[in-house]
Formats: sequence, C-alpha cells, structure tokens
Amino acid sequence: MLDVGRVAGVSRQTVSNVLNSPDVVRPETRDRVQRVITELGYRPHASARRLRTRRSSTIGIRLDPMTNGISGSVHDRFLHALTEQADARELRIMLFTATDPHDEIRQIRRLHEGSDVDAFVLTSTMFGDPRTEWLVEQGIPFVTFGRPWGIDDLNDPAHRWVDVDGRAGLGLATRQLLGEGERRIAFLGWPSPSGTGDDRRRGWREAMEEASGLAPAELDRLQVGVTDGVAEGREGIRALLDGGVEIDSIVCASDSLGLGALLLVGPDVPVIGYDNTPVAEAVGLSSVEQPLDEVAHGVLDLIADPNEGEPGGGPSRHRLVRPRLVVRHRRIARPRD
Amino acid sequence: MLDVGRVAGVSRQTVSNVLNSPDVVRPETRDRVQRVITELGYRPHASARRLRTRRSSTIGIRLDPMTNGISGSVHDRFLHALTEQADARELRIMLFTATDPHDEIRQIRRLHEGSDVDAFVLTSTMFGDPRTEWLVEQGIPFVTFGRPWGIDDLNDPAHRWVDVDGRAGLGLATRQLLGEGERRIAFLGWPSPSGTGDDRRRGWREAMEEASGLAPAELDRLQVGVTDGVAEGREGIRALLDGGVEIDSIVCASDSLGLGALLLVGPDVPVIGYDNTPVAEAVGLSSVEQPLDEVAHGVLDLIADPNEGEPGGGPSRHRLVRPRLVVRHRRIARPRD
DNA sequence: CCTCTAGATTTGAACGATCAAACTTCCTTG
DNA sequence: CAAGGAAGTTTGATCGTTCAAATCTAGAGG
Repeated sequence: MLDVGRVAGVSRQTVSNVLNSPDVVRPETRDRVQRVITELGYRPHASARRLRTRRSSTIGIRLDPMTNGISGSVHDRFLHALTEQADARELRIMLFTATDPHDEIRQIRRLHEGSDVDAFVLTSTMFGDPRTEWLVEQGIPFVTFGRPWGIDDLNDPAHRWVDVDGRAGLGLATRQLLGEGERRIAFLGWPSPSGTGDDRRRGWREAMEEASGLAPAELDRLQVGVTDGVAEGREGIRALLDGGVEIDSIVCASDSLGLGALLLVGPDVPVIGYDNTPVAEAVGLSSVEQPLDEVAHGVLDLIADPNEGEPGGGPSRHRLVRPRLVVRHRRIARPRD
Repeated sequence: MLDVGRVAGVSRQTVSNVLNSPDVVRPETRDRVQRVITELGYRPHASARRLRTRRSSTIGIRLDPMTNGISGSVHDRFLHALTEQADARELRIMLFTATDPHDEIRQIRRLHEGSDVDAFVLTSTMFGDPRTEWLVEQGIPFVTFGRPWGIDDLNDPAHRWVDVDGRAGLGLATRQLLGEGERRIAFLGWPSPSGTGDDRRRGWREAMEEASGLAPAELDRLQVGVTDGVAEGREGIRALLDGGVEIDSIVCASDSLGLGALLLVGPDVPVIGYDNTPVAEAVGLSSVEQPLDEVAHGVLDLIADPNEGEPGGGPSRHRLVRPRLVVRHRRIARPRD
C-alpha cells in the first residue's frame, strides 16, 4: 500500500480508503489511486486485513458424509450455488468434515477460535440438534439449511434458517397427477416421526383430501414409510400391493424411493420423486426440484444480516422457498423395445 | 500469547516455541506452558500467523460445474476425502468456482495474490491444459488429479499429478467377464482422441487380445465411442446391434454409459460401468471404483513435498493408483417379477 | 483579516503472531 | 579458574492492513 501511495502521491491510509470507503476520498484522488493500483497490480493481503479487522469473511460448511447415495447431489449442488454466490459477496467458503455432531462442534470451535471462519452454514438439521443449541449459546453466527423442526420452529429468533417447502413440493406433485386424471395416488415416504418426511407427507395428504375424493381411511392405507433407499422403496410399494391396495400412481419423499418404486411397478404407473437428482434425469423420473440457488441466496442474506440483537425481527430471519416440479417422460424398463 | 506467558512465567516467544518447535523448549517449561494454554483455552490466531509466516496452509480447489450428472459424485467423494485428510495435516480447503479455464486462472490469481491460498488442486485436466501451463510459469504450487495427457506426461517434473490407472481398471473389468466365460465383450467409451477414454479402451483391448481369442478386426467392430450420457450410451449400443455385431457383455468408460447400455440390453447381458457411483449401486451395476482416499493422500503428499527445485526427482512427483472392481448383481428392468 | 467548519488526507498505534539476534545459565575443558 | 559452548529463553523488529485521532486545506461568515 505504501508503494501504491508513493506512486500516486498519497499515504497508505488513502489507498486503504479508496478500497474500503471510496466515498470519503475525493473523486479525483480516487481515480488516480485506482489507476496506480491496477498499474502495479496491487492486491491487498487478505490475512493482514483479517488480522486487523478481526473478521475472516469466510464461511465454514461441513462436507456431509451422508453425501453419498443418490441424493448426495443435493448437497453438492447447494455447495456449488453457495460458493458461486459467496464469491459475488467477497466471501469465501471453507470446508471441514466431522464424524458426528459432537466432533462437528469441536471442529467449529477450532475454526472459529482461530479466526479462520466467522460464520457457519449447517445442513442436515435434525430434531433437537445439539449443534444449533451450542452455537446459539456461544454466540457464533450461523444459518441452517433446514428448519429446526422443534416446537416454535418458525419463529425462534435466535435461529436463522432457510428451507424448501416440502409440503408445497408434494402438493405440486400430487396435484399434477390429479390433474392427469390419477386418483389413487400413493405416498412413499419415511417412517414418522421425521420433520422433513412428515412435512412432505402433509403436502400429499392435503392435496388428496382436497381433490381426490377419497375417504381419510382410504388415504391412510395409501401411504407407507420406509428407510430411504432404492431397495427399501421397492419393498415399501411391494408391501402396499401385497396388502391389496390398488395404486394408480406414486409420489415419493426422495428420488431413491422413487427409483425403487419405479423399478417395481414398471413404466405404466406414474411416479414422482423428490430432489431432481441426476438419476431422476437419467431414468426419466419426474421429480420435485429444490431451488438451491435461492436457498444459497437466502443463506447468505441471513448471514450478512447485521441487525443482530434486535428483538422480534421475526420473518426476516427465516426463509421458506417454494420448489418446482420437473415433469419427464419415463424411459426405463423397456428392454429392447 | 503474552497472557499465557505471563501466567506460565515465560515470554511470548517461548509460548510460540511450545506450539511450533516444542523440541527447543525444556520439557519442564513446555509442560507448564501447555497446561496454562489448555487452562486459559488459548488458540493461536490463524490470520496473524499467516501474515507473519506468509503461508496460508490452505489449499484451493475449484468446485466443478461439470459435477452435475451421474459421475458428479466422483468429484464430491474426492473432495470429501481431500478435506478429511487435509485436516489431519493441518491444512484447510477453500472452494472457488469458475466459468471456464480462463476465469479459473483469474480466480486462482486472486486467491494466490491475496495470500488466501498457497497451493491448488486441479481436476478435470485436459489435453494442453492452459491452467497448468500458467501455474508452472507463475511458480504457484499445484497438483492435478489427472494426468496431463500431453507428450512426456509421465515424466515432466514441473507438473505433479496423481491419477487412477484407467487402463488397469478396464483390464480388471474385462478379465472379470472373460473369467465368467464371456467372449464377445464390447467396449462402450468416448470418441477418440480422449486421454482418459483412450487409456480405458486400451485396458479393454489388451485384456481382449490376451484372452478372448478374437481377431483384431473383430475387436475393432466391438467398440464404439459416444459422448458421455445415459441416452448416448443406449444409442451407442443400439448402433452396434443394428450393425449386426453380436454382443455377450459390455464394459464401459462410465456409469452413465453403463446405465444407458443396461437400459437397452436388459438384465441378461452383463454390463460393467466405471466410477462406482450411487446410481450403479442403486441399480446393481458392477463398476470400477476409483480409490479416492488414496488419490487424496497422494495429492497431499505431493503438495507437501518440499524438494522443490531438485532436478530429476522423477517418480516421486507422480502417482498412479490402481482401481478396484465392485461386482454386483443386477436388479433393474424386471417389472413386477 | 481572522475564525470557524467541513471535507480530505496523514500520522501513530495496534491487530497477534514469528524470525533473528541477543542474552542467560550452566556445564565442559584446558 | 577463566574461557568456550550449548541449551534455553528473551527482546526488538516486522508481516500488511485498518482504526482513531490529528493535521491540513479551502471556503464561508463576521
């Protein structure tokens, strides 16, 4: 900075001001300094700045081990969107891994205390998550992708979150099928209680109650919950069929389940998955897509949000984004047609 | 540090020494200082250290946009392995994105000049990659996951790389099928020239020449190259069949191609894919797995390698790891069996 | 002509660590 | 017993930036 200042005939601080608060520098001076900066190819030293400002402008995110499996691409795409948009805001993304929530807390502490990272993004939130509790307690800024799923989840001001409205997503999927004339639409989801899973089921249920004309008792028989996975999805539907339930089509809580269902029922029964993973695209499975760009955008908005201590800043601390439905035509299970 | 020193009755520098070069401190003093460190919960400030040492201990890696698609999980799993092992070496991983190689160079420069990152890992290397050339020229340390595929690729000392031996991988796959009694094994790959694709085809070819008993002209007819993708794979095999080629089984350059092939030929023709993606697991497709832990390990070894300027340090600058074959039983394309 | 004020710029200090050199101790050796 | 070394520890300077306060400049007002 001193060198730049020397050439431009100003002091270090003025160079600093040109970069950090251009409005306090006279336009004439500002331009001159800017020209010298590009001429000399000067770049500020990030660590020195961080040392002085005590801010790292870096966001930490755990690279999820659960990322394996078909739905892994969701985390992956989210990470991509986040990195891209963080860049536009002069933020950096730093990764870490952890074996369990307790270990994750340890890692977060390490990164935070070393001033490597000053805010965290948490994914895969669960009921009564120990991580969020600890972070709130420590006063470390964070945002979760996923609702807390506790009591008062929508309004807790200490916990900022962004989530995708799975209920709306399954509503979309279900209404799409209803619109195509299907009536007996089954829901293939996860065992209750599951915050995310129950939310998605609710979307199906509401749409069905609204327009299927089926009795509640009948709807109860049209749903099944199994662990996530292709084989499990297959068995879930098999169980329904074996139980004598008649099924026109199926909406699912994930693409894994969707693929399992689809492998069992063949090409003539419409199936809609969730997450719009590459697999869904590959096999021509319709799916509910999470708008991860919007999620990333929301996460960064909430992290950047300065009104820290204000009471009751309710709605601005949470964001629920609506998914969209991707309709495809099936192309699986027709060997040598 | 001053505070810790005060309590322990030593100077700042001794505290620093306890952390950075414990061997120069008298054991007695060292223990005392250590105790005070944990007692006060002192953590060194990473940015201050980086400012002084002019080293960030951070590795940059581009989050590939190509990561979408079925094979995206390879990049994802690699990233995970890298992050995990970097942690063990006190290194951090920082992400960035870029729209094209030129943009990537710009991003790398930015991160490097700001001293945010001091070494880079490059993936998806291509023939005559502009990035590696520029990095070598600038003297910025880097390692690629993937060979340069240029002339002299195995021995260029300026370019450190780790790669998976695709030839060996397809050799494994092909020999597995030959061992099961298959003879007319087709190769479904990518159009030549393609460094990676040609390498994999060579693995198939060598195994076939060795043990299939088929004439070279016959082998020529058993191979086909198409752009990567499920639909493309399907069409590739369809073209072979339409051309009157008789096929017992198929080995592929990717799981996408494998899935395409499998969707066409049905359950009775063995197919082996490449990358062992979640999809392969889901549909029960055998596949060649890249040992990404080993790759990550190699990459970090090469980054850490201090003998920078030594001439002819040949073999230690490159690492070629052997993949392994995952054999599965198919479970696709049997609607309501 | 002097004072006042607002705006623009500069100066001194600090952020928290490490490097390099200087200083102590204590032991060996002629 | 003085000189020489080795081991352990401390001191001064520095990395590149930003904050806070001081200084400078020019125009307005009395």
